[in-house]
Amino acid sequence: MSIEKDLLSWFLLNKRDLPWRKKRTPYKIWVSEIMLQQTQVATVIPYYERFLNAFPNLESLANADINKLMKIWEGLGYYTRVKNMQEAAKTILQKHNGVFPSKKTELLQLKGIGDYTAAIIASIAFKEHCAAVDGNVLRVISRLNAINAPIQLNTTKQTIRIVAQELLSLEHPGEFNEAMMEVGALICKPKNPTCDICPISLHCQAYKKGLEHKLPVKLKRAEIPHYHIAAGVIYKDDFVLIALRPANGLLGNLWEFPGGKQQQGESLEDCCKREIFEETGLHVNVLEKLISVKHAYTHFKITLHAYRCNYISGSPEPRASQALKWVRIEDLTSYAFPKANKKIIEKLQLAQFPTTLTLF
DNA sequence: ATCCAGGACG
DNA sequence: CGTCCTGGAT
Repeated sequence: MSIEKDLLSWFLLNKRDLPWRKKRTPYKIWVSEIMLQQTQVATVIPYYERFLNAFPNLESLANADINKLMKIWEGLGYYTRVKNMQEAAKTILQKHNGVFPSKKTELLQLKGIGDYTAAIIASIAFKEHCAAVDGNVLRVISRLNAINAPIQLNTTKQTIRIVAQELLSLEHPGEFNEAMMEVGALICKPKNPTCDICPISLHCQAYKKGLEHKLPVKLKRAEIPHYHIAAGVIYKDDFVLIALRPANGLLGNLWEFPGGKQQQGESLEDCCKREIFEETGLHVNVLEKLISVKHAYTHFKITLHAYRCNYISGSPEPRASQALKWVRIEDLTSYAFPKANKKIIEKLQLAQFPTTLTLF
């Protein structure tokens, strides 16, 4: 039997029942694929449902308020994805008369759509004959052909893309692409691949040679730096101050408590006071530490130390942010924050309970 | 605690 | 080629 037949018949019986595999439209496929970039299926599912409820079509997405968009995306990570989606939605409305582009080359012109996403949309929604190569497919094919070159290298990826395009089913390109990824997700996993139940193990060079645990070859990552960040929860009566981060760059368009990196030889308290003045122009007293939160990004990790502060003087000027705002603790949930900041907020809201309870 | 998985873009 | 995030496995 051919790889194509083995793969497609397996897929028919074994594919997962996922929300974005029901009544498909180009718009919904697009939404799911953007969310699934660098993000696991289980994480995406609740976001997918909420997003489609809030923004059921291109018009609602194109016209959405950015803060509402960010709130829906809050916690999903890689926040430029949703900003790019809104731009792409506007482009489709303005340059394609609101009709979703059907060619891979057109899709590639849209913000946030790269080679993989263009190929998967074109092949599923419009049956274009193009292979969609994501991380799963890179791994599956590196084993299938026993490719013994580091998977991160562009030359290796190019080789694999060519193989993927040659393997691709003529009649069912979309299903074939999905089936390859499904095998990668369910069977041909990074660790402990279950070759005994793999539909294409008889075609697999790595399996034949007993190399399935050695492939794909990976280069080791460089060491990443660790920073300590001090942030202030600045109280003024019943309000605390939050800052809206710049639209571009790390955690763009998300809110946070003002703060920043600790410098050489500086105490965390001094750092907190300094950063608050630099970013807001406010003078504060730094009181007790509320919580320390560890968080790892791709190319560095942080420990975020949150301090309770008291407002002394000055009027807030957004010197390093788009905006500053005094809000009540109970209203913090209306704003989109990064994960590390959410943990501070949880702590604050827990701390509210005892004061409330003493009223009884 | 540490490592790993997962696409697009300037 | 460095920058973007979080969750899950080990």
